[in-house]
Amino acid sequence: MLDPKLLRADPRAVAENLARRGFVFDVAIYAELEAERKAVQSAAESLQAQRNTLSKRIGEARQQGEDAAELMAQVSDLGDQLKSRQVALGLIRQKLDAWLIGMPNLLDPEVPDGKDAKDNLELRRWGEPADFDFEPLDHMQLGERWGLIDTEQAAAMSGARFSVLQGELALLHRALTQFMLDIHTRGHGYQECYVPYLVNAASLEGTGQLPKFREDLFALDGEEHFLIPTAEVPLTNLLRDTILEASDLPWKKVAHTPCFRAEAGSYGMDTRGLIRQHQFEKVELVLAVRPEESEAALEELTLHVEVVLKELGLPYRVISLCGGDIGFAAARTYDLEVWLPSQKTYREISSCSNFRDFQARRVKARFRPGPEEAPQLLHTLNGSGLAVGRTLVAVLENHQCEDGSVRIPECLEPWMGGVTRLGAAE
RNA sequence: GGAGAGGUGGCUGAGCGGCUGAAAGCGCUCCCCUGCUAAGGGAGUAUGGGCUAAUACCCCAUCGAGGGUUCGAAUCCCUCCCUCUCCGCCA
Repeated sequence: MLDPKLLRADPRAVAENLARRGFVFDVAIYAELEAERKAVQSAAESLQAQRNTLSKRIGEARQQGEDAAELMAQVSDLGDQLKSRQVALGLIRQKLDAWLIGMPNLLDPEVPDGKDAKDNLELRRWGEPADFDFEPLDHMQLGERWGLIDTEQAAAMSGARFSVLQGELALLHRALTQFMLDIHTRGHGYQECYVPYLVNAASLEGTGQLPKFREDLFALDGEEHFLIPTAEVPLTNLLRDTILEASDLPWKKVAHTPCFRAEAGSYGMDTRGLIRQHQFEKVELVLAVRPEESEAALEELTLHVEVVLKELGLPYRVISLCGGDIGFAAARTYDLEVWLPSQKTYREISSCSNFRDFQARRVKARFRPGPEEAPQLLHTLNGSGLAVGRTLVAVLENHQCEDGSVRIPECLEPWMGGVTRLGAAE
């Protein structure tokens, strides 16, 4: 949520900023609503103040055995007026809240201009895509050849966009998550968390998935619960209604969870393979920092994620999302894209964002800068470190050999039970 | 799922229609005293909103959440949520 005070103080600047995302903010209508709110609110509050003092006087009069009938009549009259003002205020508040909750975050000045993915800005590349002297297979061809990946059985029990992994492929999948968790906990200082996979609507509002993106979610129980689309939701909600001490910062959490996405509106896209599934595993990093540190924290977070790709020997690039492509709640986002030989292109494998105080305001996540000082909103950030399914795809495709086997990166050795090569047996 | 008890400030815990934004204790901050330690004395210590140059006043709201009764609700009534105890069920 944006700062309502900023919206009042400088609505034009807000409108200009949001226009870079292609979002239209009607300043005039907002100003009108806001003026109405102000008038009705101060009227209601001064009536309340009057009522409070008169009621207090009734109590005092009673105690001294005086007759309070006249005072009571007065207050009763006030009460009716007050009621109508409060109803009016409630309605205006509702309208303003609905408006506010539907407004995306302000963009950082560094966010590149542009209207879609074509306008994203490449920041850097790492690694050299392998120069195969044979025609590289895609991950499905590799997996199916070994009989270790099966989308037909998954389709039979669940439908499209699900998959079954077996044997050494399932092992590799598990090894990847363990490897990622260990890097971030032992290497980067994140605390591991186990969290609920079912959350309520308020939690999803806190991170920005609701109310606007309901169609991307799987709902249960008549929409009382939703399957999490990312661990960002439960992790960020750990901060709900809390005031951290300065000594608790930076606050760094990591969780490995399944993620569930309806993928509405993506029909026809990536229908083959594991790239776009309704259910996938992800290791997610979430951090909360002091406002003045969030910019640096985004750089650091991105580096933490890059370590995983480097260790796995996967060529990637980092891009800065443009105004038209960046997510609703983010002020700035770096996507990490991994090289996929079968597609001869880079594909998203992680997204690292600075939300500034946008989510913090929604979940009321604050910290106390110093003793005796007033609480202040935190800045939240998160990044995938990484999407496990897509990492599996990237490992298979980038480390394949001419005989159709796949070399397992050395860093996974502790979890692979001696398996150093997939599909080498035949 | 059944029966009962309960949800009050950072914590413990009083209050059960007006004098209570909330006793008392603990904790924390500052000051005083004490040669050190221990003890002691005093002051302060919620959050959000409005107004504002102001993190100064003042005003409004908040005692799990939402409704209701009343001139007035932490206190009475209704609904919901959560916690605890016992029973049942269960990985």
